[in-house]
Amino acid sequence: MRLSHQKPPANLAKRLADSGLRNTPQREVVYNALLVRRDHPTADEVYTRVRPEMPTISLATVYNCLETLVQCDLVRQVNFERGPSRYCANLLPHAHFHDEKTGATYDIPLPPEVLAHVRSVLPAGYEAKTVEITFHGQAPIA
Amino acid sequence: MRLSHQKPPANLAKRLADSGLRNTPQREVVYNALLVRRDHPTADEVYTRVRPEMPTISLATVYNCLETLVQCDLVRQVNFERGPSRYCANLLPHAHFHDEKTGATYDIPLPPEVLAHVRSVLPAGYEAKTVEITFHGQAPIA
DNA sequence: CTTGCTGATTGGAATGATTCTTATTCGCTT
DNA sequence: AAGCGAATAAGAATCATTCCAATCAGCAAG
Repeated sequence: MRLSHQKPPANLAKRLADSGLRNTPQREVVYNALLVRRDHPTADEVYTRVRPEMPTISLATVYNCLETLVQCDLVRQVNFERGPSRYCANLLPHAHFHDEKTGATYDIPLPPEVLAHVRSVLPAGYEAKTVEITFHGQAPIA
Repeated sequence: MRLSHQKPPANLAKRLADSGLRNTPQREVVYNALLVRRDHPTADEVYTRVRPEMPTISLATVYNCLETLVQCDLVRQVNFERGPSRYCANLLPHAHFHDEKTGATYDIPLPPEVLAHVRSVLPAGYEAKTVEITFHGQAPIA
């Protein structure tokens, strides 16, 4: 199977349909880019990765597609400080580790009981839809 | 005691000196603004709060002062999504709760054992200098 | 008291990611 | 095949923030 011509998972078409949105080649290509290389690329990086395959796509469309994917819950948007947004196709609960030296981002799986423990700090009445956990420091060299 | 003329805590002068930096009226006024109203203002909000007292201060200086305070560990910089940075004079370990409806931000104290539990998810070799925990949802109406 | 030095402040220009706008094109239903 | 609303493209506009160059303030040495 050639990775560069992977079929987009049925996932995408289904999720779009569920949200009353159309499936388009642009959305497929953008989504695929996130599935193939899971290094938390920026919109601009997605743009340059996708252009060889679809040279007419515009940066604005990449932004639009990414936003759509985020709204369909197929992709997570990740922000560090005020840097450009990064995008992540890992849907399992996870924290992010941001290496301050290299700028690389690593997913750290979050066991449900840790998530529960963190939520337990919320006083009564606070309804959290999402929890975001980010580490900043130095990742192992290996 | 009139709050608007509070003396800046000896804290500031000391921390600045420790970092080899000068204490200036601008830095005092900016720091004080963060101490007096702890609602996580943006740089721009600090600017407008401080101008009545010091009409000649510039926005660039507010940014500079805030950055200095962050580097002296007197102030925490807080970012939500890609919105403007917010600043926080609460130095105790705490998470942030971001109300999606009102945009307000609340500090949630973090017991040390929760922090330890969260850090425990890190695989060997990951050295986290800081952990950031942010909740998004709806805060109590009261 | 003046001169010089260094860091701080100003005001305005520049930057950079993102969003907006408008016209065009596409995909789907009839 | 026609028409509708949604999606795309290209470029302009926005907005927070940073950069830059010129001035200023505080202190030390002469």
